[in-house]
Amino acid sequence: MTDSQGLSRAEAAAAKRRRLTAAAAKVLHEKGVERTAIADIAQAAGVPVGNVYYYFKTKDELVEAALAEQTGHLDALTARLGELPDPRDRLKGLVTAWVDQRDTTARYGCPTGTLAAEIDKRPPGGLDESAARVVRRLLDWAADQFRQLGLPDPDGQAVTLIGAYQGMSLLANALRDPEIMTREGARLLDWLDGLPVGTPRLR
Amino acid sequence: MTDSQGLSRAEAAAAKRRRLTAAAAKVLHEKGVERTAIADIAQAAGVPVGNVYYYFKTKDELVEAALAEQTGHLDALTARLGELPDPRDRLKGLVTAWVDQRDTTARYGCPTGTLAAEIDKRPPGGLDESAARVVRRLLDWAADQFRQLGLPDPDGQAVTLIGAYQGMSLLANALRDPEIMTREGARLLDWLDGLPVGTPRLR
Amino acid sequence: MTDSQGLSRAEAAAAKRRRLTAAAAKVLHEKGVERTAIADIAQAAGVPVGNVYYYFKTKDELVEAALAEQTGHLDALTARLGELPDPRDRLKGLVTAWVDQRDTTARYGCPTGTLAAEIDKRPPGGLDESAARVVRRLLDWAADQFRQLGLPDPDGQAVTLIGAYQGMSLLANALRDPEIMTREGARLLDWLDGLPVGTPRLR
Amino acid sequence: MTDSQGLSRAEAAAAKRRRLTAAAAKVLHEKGVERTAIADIAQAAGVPVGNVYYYFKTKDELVEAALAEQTGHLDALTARLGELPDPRDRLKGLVTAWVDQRDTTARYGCPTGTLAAEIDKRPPGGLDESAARVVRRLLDWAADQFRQLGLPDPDGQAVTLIGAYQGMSLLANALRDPEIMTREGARLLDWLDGLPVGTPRLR
DNA sequence: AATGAATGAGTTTTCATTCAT
DNA sequence: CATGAATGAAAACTCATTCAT
Repeated sequence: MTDSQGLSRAEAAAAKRRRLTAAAAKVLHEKGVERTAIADIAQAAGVPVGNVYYYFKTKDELVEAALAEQTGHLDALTARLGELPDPRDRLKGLVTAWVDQRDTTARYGCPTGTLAAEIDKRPPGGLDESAARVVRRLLDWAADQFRQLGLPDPDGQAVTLIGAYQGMSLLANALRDPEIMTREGARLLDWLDGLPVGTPRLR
Repeated sequence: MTDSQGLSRAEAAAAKRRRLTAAAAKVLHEKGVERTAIADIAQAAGVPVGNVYYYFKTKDELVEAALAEQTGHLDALTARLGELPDPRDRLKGLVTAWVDQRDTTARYGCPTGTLAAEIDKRPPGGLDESAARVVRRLLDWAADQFRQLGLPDPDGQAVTLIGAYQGMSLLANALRDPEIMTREGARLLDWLDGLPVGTPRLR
Repeated sequence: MTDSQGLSRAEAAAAKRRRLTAAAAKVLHEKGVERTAIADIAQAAGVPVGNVYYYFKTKDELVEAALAEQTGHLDALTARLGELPDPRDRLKGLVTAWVDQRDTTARYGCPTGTLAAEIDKRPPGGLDESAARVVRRLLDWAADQFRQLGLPDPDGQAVTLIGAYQGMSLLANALRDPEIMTREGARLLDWLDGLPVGTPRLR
Repeated sequence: MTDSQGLSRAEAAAAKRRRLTAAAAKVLHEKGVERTAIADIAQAAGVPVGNVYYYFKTKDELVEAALAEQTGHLDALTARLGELPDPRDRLKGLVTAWVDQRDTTARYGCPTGTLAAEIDKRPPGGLDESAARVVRRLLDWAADQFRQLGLPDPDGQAVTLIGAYQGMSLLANALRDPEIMTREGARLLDWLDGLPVGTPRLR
């Protein structure tokens, strides 16, 4: 059974879910969780309001979907970076990706960071852990690279790196100044370049 | 003319305003701007809701008051630190103060950072600039210290330092782990210690 | 797909909207814009308050709907009068319709006039023009009849006629005396009868 | 006992009351009864809010005071007109006074008419009668002049004249067009001029 | 599965009036 | 008498969620 677009019902449903997820990620980033009405997401996805609840039982589930979307973006990025042979280059590629997003970040903040901060204020219920998970995913990947570089305390280094990103994003956003991303990005690249090579580990 | 507490009418009013401001700062930090109802602040201050509007015409003004309260705290801190003769020690004192707040920060985030992030999502209107101003105040103070140390690019150093604080606060909050504050704080102290002495400037 | 009343979903919604519009027109006329709460209109229409906002986004939109309702009534009346061959008779029919409403008018004033007067005090925003439009519609129709009678200055005559109506309505209302409508109505009929016949124009 | 301005206490109080009355008349005319807060009137009069209630027990009393102020203006005007020997000239002087006010009227409507219309929507309680009284005062004066001209049905003529004024004011206000006042005023003057001289009565 | 409509609790804000000094 | 402050009852509007087809 296919519709006019040649999609089966299940496929159409999946496509709608994806559209809603993408819309949620975008709108929640731009307007914030509390200021976003379900109707906003529905409209951005071109889905009637009532229908949203077929795919997501609560607003929280939409937030969770947005977090999942971010995880997806992150995975895609790290997969691409994974093709680079040198872990240092992979880390530098991450930083470069951040700087490339400077305008969006200066306008709306880091998608993950702002979401995590807002989720923290919501009544508890799974979302906290979901936000933590995305953050941890990023930390873990970075720690992995530092580890492969053979550096001591890779987890600490990861916290430093990701923390620097979150901090510069927040400042860039608060001051509405993308150049903060550029300058701090350059500093991070320098720092990564200057790191000694320990006993590199195989991946 | 004084009441039983020995306060004049005007003094009592000023005290109430201060109570409301303090309550606003506290509750807005803990629950976030959007999840805080005026009634929450009123209750925390022991003031009937309607009366709040005698002191603050809008919710935004309460947010602004909370920002002013933070500026006050910051000024008190920097004043205290200002008594230290060495700018490096002053910066280290700042970091130590951050670490001392680790539990609150891990639970609710940096008061200024979370507020700034939320304000960014609100409809524009003065608040953006107010948030930016508090951030800038902190940046400027830090830059001043770096400058007095005779270091190059004091503004950039300040962004790095304050950014690190914002980032570690966000991570500590997202992961609900105060130890992140401890570890990153230690790293910052090391970093400050390792900074070369340029041509120190007189204050 | 029809419900027990034989109405489709869309028809039921349209019916509800009409019910709300009619209720708005009635209640706003009787209680005035400022003294009418949305809840009053909701109750008069038998609709829960929250639901009103599904049909009308703001109170102003309800006022606008009431104005549209008046335009509708006016159009229906002029359509009926339009079947009379003589423009003079059409104008006299209008006056007679006013007099027929004397009791309501003495109690609540002219629906359009009182609404227009109240709208004038509201913060600007489209409503002023809407009110002016209804007034102009009436003026234009009257001017058209005078023009067809071949009289000079048909616009001026229209202002005189409609002005007389507004004035007598206001006095009847202020003095709570419907007989004012009767007497002034009779005078207007005399005046219309006494108007010379100019060079009648074809419609 | 006099203050620095050389006013006795009673005089000062009376002056304040007058200031409040004048402020009430002005502000209520411009903003309408419902949209005027006591605080607005207090501010316009330069009187602290709490103090208003010493002079006027309720908002309604302020409205009443505004009506009394209008009566005062009317009396002053008719007194001035009373010096003219010919009743016809006195009526024409009244019309001229209306036209002179055309800009204010086009902006805010006839002070008495708009107030009367709003009062009609308020919960009953004396105000209705007060408004009616002002209207009647004007009607009676006009009727008197027509009577002195020896014309039949002076009361009806008065209703026609005052009604015309109320109507043209409402139209001028709704359409925001002062020229309506000018044109209708001219017509009324013509009408008065054309009235036959009956058997003039002595005043 | 899809969808327009319904619901009801919650939030900010305004204001007439009162009160304590 | 004067006055800043207090109070509590509205009122408009929003929205997550549910429901009836």
